Amino acid sequence: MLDDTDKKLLAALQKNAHLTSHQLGEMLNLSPSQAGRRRQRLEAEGYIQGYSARLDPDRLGLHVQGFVQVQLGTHGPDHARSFARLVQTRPEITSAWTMTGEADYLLRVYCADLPALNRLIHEVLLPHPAVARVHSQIVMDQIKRDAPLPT
Amino acid sequence: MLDDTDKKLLAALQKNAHLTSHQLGEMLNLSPSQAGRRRQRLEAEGYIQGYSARLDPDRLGLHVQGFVQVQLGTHGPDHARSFARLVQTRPEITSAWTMTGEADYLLRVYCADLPALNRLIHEVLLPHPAVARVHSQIVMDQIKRDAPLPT
DNA sequence: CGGAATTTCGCGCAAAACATGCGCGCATCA
DNA sequence: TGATGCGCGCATGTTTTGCGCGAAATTCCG
Repeated sequence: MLDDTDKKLLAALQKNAHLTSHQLGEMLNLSPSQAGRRRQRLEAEGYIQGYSARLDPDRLGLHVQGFVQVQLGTHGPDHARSFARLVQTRPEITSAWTMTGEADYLLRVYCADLPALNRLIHEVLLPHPAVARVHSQIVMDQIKRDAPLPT
Repeated sequence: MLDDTDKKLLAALQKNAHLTSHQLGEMLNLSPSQAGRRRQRLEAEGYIQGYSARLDPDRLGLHVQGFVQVQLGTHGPDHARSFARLVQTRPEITSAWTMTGEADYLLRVYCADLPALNRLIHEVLLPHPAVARVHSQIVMDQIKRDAPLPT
C-alpha cells in the first residue's frame, strides 16, 4: 500500500523524473538513501512503469494536434485486427483507444500541418476497408497537460 | 536542425529516459561523452521539455479511463475562464483541450470506477453554469500507448 | 497483561557507476 | 593552408546503491 510519502514521491516524479535522491529526500524529509530506496520499491512493485522524455511537438514541426474518431463498418474481428495493425504502423498516431459509444476507435494524432492531417484521413484511414466513418477534431489549445495522476 | 542521430536519440529517450550516456552511445555508435553532449544540446534547444515518470493507472486503483466532451452554453469569456479554472482544480482530469467542432472542450479523465466517473459528471461538470451538455466515452482498451512522436 | 523476539523503517558510509568539462586529433571546406 | 565542426578519451565531481547498524513498532507467547 501507499503511504503519504509515496504519493508525494510519485507526484514529484511525474513532474520531473530527473530529480536526484538528494532532492527527493529534501522534499520528503528523508535521507537520500531512503528516498532512493522508496523509488526502487515503487518501481519494483509496478507503480512506476518507466520514464520518458517529454518532447515539444511544435519544436519538432508538428503544429497540428487532433483527435480522430473512427467508426468501423462491418464489425468482423478480422477487419478490426487489420485496422489495429494499420494504427500501429502510422507514426502520426501516437495513441489509440477502443471506446464505448458510436465511435469504435479514438486516435490521437500529431501532424505537421492541416494538409498532412487531411492526407492521413483521406489517403490512409478512409481507404481502409473496415472504416465506415471518421470524425476529426482539431486541438486549438491545451489548457491542461498531463497533470499528475490522482493517488 | 536535427540529423538522423538526433532523431534516434529522441525516439530512444521517449521510450526510456533513464538510458545512460553509455547505453545511448551504443545504440547510436557514439562515445558516451558525445551521446551525453547531444542530449544536452537537444535539451538546451528546447526539443526536450523534460522527463516524467509513467505511472500504472490500474496499479493506483484508477480502473476507468474516459474522455468527456463538454459543450458550453453561453459562450461568454467569463464562463469559459471559470470552466477552465474548474478543470485545473480537479485531479481526475489529467489533460484538457479546446477543440474545433461541436464540443468546446475535451477532457481526459481517470477515475477509480464508474460511480466515481458518474459523480464527476453529475456533481462537478453538469452543475457548472457554463456547461450545456457533456458526452462521455469510456476507454475499453488502449491499443497504442504514447508512441514516440514522429520526427 | 507483560515482555521478548521479529519485523519495519530509518540512518550514514563506502564503493561503483555515471555525467560532464577539458584538451586533443581528424576531416571537410573555403 | 587555416578555420570550423565533430568526434574521441581522460579526469573529476556527483549520484546511486549495497551494506551494516540502531530505534521504534508490532506480534507472539507465556
